[in-house]
This record gives sequence, C-alpha cells and structure tokens, in this order.
Amino acid sequence: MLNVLLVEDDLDLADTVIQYLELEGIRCDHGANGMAGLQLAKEGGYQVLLLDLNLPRLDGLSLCEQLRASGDDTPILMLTARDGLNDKLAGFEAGTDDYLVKPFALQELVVRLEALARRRSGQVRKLSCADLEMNLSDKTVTRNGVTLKLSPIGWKLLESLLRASPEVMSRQELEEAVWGDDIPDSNSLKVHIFNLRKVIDAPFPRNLLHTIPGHGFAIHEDK
Amino acid sequence: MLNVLLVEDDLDLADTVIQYLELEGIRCDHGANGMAGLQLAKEGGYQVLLLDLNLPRLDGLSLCEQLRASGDDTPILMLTARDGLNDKLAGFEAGTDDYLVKPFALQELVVRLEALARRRSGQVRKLSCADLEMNLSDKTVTRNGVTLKLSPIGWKLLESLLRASPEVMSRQELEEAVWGDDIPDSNSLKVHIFNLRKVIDAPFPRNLLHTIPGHGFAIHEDK
DNA sequence: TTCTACCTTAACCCTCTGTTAACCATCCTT
DNA sequence: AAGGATGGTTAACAGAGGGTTAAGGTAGAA
Repeated sequence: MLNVLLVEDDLDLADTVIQYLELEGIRCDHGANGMAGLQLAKEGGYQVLLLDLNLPRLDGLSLCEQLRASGDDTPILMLTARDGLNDKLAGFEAGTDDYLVKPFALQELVVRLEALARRRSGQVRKLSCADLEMNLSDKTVTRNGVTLKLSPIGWKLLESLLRASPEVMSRQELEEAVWGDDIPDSNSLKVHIFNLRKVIDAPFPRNLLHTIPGHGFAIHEDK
Repeated sequence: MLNVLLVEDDLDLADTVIQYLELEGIRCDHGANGMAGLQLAKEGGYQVLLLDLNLPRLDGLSLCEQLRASGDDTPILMLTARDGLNDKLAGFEAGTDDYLVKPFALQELVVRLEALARRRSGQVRKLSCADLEMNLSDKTVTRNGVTLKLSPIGWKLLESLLRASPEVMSRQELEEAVWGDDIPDSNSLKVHIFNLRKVIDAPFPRNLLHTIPGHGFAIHEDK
C-alpha cells in the first residue's frame, strides 16, 4: 500500500487531498509546516513526498534541498502556485522529481504519485534477493536465516546493489553511492567488493554478487 | 539549442505550439499524422518528442511503442485528452516519460520539455534484430537463446549497430561511437568487426552483420 | 592509554582485451 | 597484366581489468 507524506499549510486543501487519496487506497500523513514536514520525512517510510512550495517556517524548496543533502532520495512532487514558472525550474534544480500546478485535478495527483512511486520502486522496509535479506528498519542482514556482519561501507554497497537489482551497477555508480563526490584515489572499491563477497557469498554454495566484465557488478540469482 | 518534434493532427494547435516554442528559442518540427511522425522521429536528431495520443494513421501510444522497440530512447511527452486517466497509465507502460492534459498552458509545456531534454529516457531495456537480443539491463546478449560473450568494444559496436538498425553505419560513425574523439591509428575497427562476427554470426547459419561496400556496416536480417 | 574495527593503499597475480602490423583475397582501373 | 583500393584474417605483445593479500593509519570504545 502506497504511503505518502503531504506537507501543506492550507488545512482545507490538505483535508481534501487526504480524503481523496484514502479513497484511492493511498495512505497519507500530514505536516502543516516545513519544520514539521522535515521531521516527519526524516523519520522515513514514505514512498513519495508531496511538498507545498510556500510553507511557513521552511519553504518546500529548502526542505527538498535539505533532504537531498542528507542522502534521502525519496521521490518528491512539488505543489506550486499558478504562475511559478521560475519556481518550477528552481525546483528541478533542487532535486524535485515532478510538480503540479494549483489548482490541480485530484486524479492527476494520483496518477503522478503512482508514477513516481513506481520509478524508484519504493516499498523499502526490506530489500532482498533470493535468501539474502536486508532489513532497513533494524539494520540487519541475513542469508538463509544466518545473521551476517557488514562493515558500514559493505552495507552501503549491498544496499545500492539490492536497490538496483537485478540491474547492473557500474563501478562509477557504486563509488558515487558510497563516497559521493569524494572518491578515494586507488582501488578501494575492489577491496570492498572482495570483502563483501567474503561475507555474503563465500560461506554459501551459490553466489549472488556477480562481476559483469566491462560493465560493473550486479546482484541476482544465477541462472 | 533545443530541437523537438511535435506530432499533432490539429493544425491550429500545432501552429500555436510551434510559434510559442520558437519564441522560447526552441526549434520545433511537425508531423501531422502518426506515420509521418514515425518517419521524422527515426531520422532522429530530436531531443524530445511531443506526441498527441489520438493521431490519424498511427496513434501516439503505438508510435511510442514502436520507437522504443526499435531502440530509440528519446524522451517522449504525450499529449492526452481531458479524461484519459487510463490512457495515462497505459502511456507509462508503453514507454512515455511524461504527459500533459489538453488544454495545457504553453508555459507548462516549455518547462516540461526542458526538464525532459536534460535526460535520456532510459525506457529502452532491450534491443533486438531477428533472433539476436541485447538486454541493456543485465548486459547480456543472446542469439537463438544462446548466451554470447562480448568484449567491451564488441558490446559498444553491437549496441550502436542495433540502435541504427536497419540503417547503415559508416566506419567513421562506428569509430566515433566506440572511441569518441580518440580514434586509434590503424585498423582496429576491422579487427573488432571481425571479432564481433565470430561471436554473433559465425556459430549460426544466417548472418546478421553485413558489409555494405563503400558505405560501412549494417545489422539486419538478410532478404 | 590500549584495543578494536575499519578504511585506505600498494603490491602482486593472472586473465582477458585492444592495438598493431603483418599477410591474404577480391575487385576495379588502367 | 599490374597495381591500388577495399575488406578479411591472423598472431604477437602490451596493457587494462579484476581478484587477492597484507601493511599501515585512524577513530572510537574500553
């Protein structure tokens, strides 16, 4: 079930939206100002965020920027006033994924929400591949029921790979996922992949982490 | 300068859009029906395609599907009628990147165009020709169900050729596709084409990679 | 402080791949 | 028939890519 957060100071509008979404089977929490919204968003668990551009205490754009800066990549749909053309452009810069101009049709909102939720196929309380499970809530990884111990970097690597699974991630994408723009000079990634394999694959009969020569790495059941 | 293609049968609307876009510094070609649009789109060079959903001769959705199937991943913005909720969902399935409900504000169109132009669609997941299939997600190539092993350069060559298929690519175009501006001195391309043939054609009864003397190479079923 | 866990780095290995320069075949031109 | 242009085939070598190991370094915990 889709679970979204609406941050909106117009309480009438918020109420309308929430009721409509409920009818469509979408759960919708509500924050009435920017600070409250940030708090709620950080507690996480939402597949999509719905931000009003003009918010008391912390506007939607800054809120968006702060979230992105903190590594949150939940899809964000921005609600803008009628003539906010420049706002829209600024919105895309700040990391917004989509926007909707007020007043908008509620159907429109639903379609866009669902498209966004699908794009970064959320559901992320738990990531898994075959018998390997990563629980994001309590930060544990198990394979075939056995609890595994990962280093912080190992965790990030595995999380990225599982999110992408079964797609291939290039070395560059992985490096960016782990270190951002501050990538170490040498062959750190190689070593961390090696260590990750020791933990998640070596003790088990079938490997999940595969090298795709010339392209990168992918995690999936082999055929 | 942004260069887009509008496929729209309502000539009044088309005219309005084109004029507005010109004012915004966006070049806009026009096709009046689906078949014409497909033709123009295939000739390429557009950063974004703007398709009307309801077109004579070939509707926007099918047009979109055909383009995706042929390996074209130019971003597509679909123009839909007022109540086309289901159409929209179908649109996303078919490989549309965004849509706009008629009647729309021209400003709105411009913003969305510019947002789309910034990225490649990424909707194309598979390229194929006859029984040869290239899966861009998991980076595998199969022919007649058999998995083939390609070198990195072999992969780039085949990807370029399949995207162009059934058109011919000149040696120069291929070299640019593989090496960019840093093309090796000697006959590397010959050797790589030879090696590619060994993998994708030699083990099979019918050849797909053809030399077009004096022009280059093309991949297609022979007649 | 010492201990521990973890990250970075460099070195080594082996395999695979790309480049190169040959040589060969065919066709076209003169 | 000779010679050049175009395209196909082969093998040698150098280098890149990828896997493995071990030696410091750093930061936080005890």
